[in-house]
Amino acid sequence: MGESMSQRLLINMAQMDIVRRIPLFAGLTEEEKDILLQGGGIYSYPRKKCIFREDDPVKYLYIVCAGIVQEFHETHDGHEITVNIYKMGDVFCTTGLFSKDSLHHTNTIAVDNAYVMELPIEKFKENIRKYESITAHLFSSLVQLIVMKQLEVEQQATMSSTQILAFFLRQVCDSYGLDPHGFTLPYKKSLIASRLGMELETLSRAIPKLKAHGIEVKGVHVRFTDLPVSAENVVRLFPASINTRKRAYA
Amino acid sequence: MGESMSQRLLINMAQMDIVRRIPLFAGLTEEEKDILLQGGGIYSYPRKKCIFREDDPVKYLYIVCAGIVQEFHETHDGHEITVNIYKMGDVFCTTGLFSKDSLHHTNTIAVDNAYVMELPIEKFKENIRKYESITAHLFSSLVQLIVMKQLEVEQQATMSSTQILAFFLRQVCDSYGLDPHGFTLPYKKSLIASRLGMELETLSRAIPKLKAHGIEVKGVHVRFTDLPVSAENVVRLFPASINTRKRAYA
DNA sequence: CGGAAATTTGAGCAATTTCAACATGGGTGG
DNA sequence: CCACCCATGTTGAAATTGCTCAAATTTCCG
Repeated sequence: MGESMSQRLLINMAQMDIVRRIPLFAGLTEEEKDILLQGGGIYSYPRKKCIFREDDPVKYLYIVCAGIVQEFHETHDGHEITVNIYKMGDVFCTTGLFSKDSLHHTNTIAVDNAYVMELPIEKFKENIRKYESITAHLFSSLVQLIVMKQLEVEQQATMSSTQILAFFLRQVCDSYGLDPHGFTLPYKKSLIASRLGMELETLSRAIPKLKAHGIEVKGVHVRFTDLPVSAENVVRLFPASINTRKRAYA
Repeated sequence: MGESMSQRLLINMAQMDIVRRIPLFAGLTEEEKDILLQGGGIYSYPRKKCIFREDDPVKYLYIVCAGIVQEFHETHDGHEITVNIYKMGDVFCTTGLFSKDSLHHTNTIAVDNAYVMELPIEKFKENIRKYESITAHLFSSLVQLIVMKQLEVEQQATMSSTQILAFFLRQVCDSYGLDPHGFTLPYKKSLIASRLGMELETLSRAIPKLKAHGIEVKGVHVRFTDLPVSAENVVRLFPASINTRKRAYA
């Protein structure tokens, strides 16, 4: 429980830059950001290292500076289900900020070597009050989460595993800003399966069926074959906008 | 689109009382509540009457004063999936308060004859800034929603329809404050099925299997047969507390 | 190159959906 | 008061889909 000694406090300018550019801080001056970041540090988490565990007290708000972070649950029967996957620039544990019991409800680990900024939660909560725009950003990011989770519920209830996978791949391509004409999967397939609530075998069998949905997957390489021929191949599925839903059923 | 003339503005003291006692307003003085309720009115919605539709602009925040309200999606293939069911004292469209596009993403109708208070959203948003405790309550209610939705995702992925139904019934009994030794279902079974993302037939077939989970259902009558013999039969599953999750897998 | 981890493939099984027929039941008009 | 009707729920049987377990491959790394 708690942090081990193996973490190192890092101060890396590039990583600080990323933190300062997250949507949560949009509209703030650099000075205001300084205040919000007071007491925060960037830590290195090696592959598989635990960041926090279920039932640990919530101490920090986290911002991914580099690498991939997995948030998951372990169910009674040893099944592991991935709640969320975070990448550079993502903020996590925003719900922890306002949870009644101030305990974590999930486990979180680094998938690969990751750098994570940790902001002490109490100080951050104090500061929030001073900056109204942060409150607004927090509200809308929570609403985004709700909309996405609802979409997930509906997809599980109404779509086949192949359709769910197809949607996920388009979303990944978009949110990472990858080239839809060909890119490499940023996650292991087993992680994707866990994220989508299906078995690895099911995912594996879904892959060949993706061709019918305009997606070709070979190993870790993905290519969308149904892209508009127009000059703009910017097929942006912006996170959880109303268009996300529309496109999910397109 | 918009409200038809058939709605009547009502002012009913008992209903006003309910509104004033919702958790969202906890900790406010009566005068402060007066200010927040300015411009709001209680409207009557007959059975099946639409309250708002997907893609309508968000104009109000809603509080159920009486009756039952269903929030749902219609998928491409004509499938209807219920996002949420609201009862007296529930607030809905809180996500609409902060959605980027300020459009509704769902449809909402009265299940039975319902009375709903509507608070103009702009005025409410202005007022929010003045009352810090409202902000805090709003945050925690959004977090609750996220936790519940995540639980839903996990249940769909890991539990059988019988288990899901069993959990739902205990939750209903609890949140309505009904007698676990015997109560009447507050919803039609088809609504429950839609809420749980299963077919009516599946629900129907799950009912006999509930006996193995300590629940007896005959028609619309429900009885829990595994209640603790202690004097306290208050089996409270408080909404979305950490215990809700624990109990879901008990 | 060897071994462990990750993925794919196969076969059988279990759960849910689908389609269709049948029961129930409450309310209405005669 | 009763017959009838429409909405609701139940039941049956076949078809799908995803899961489980097991074995065969492939990939990744040291």
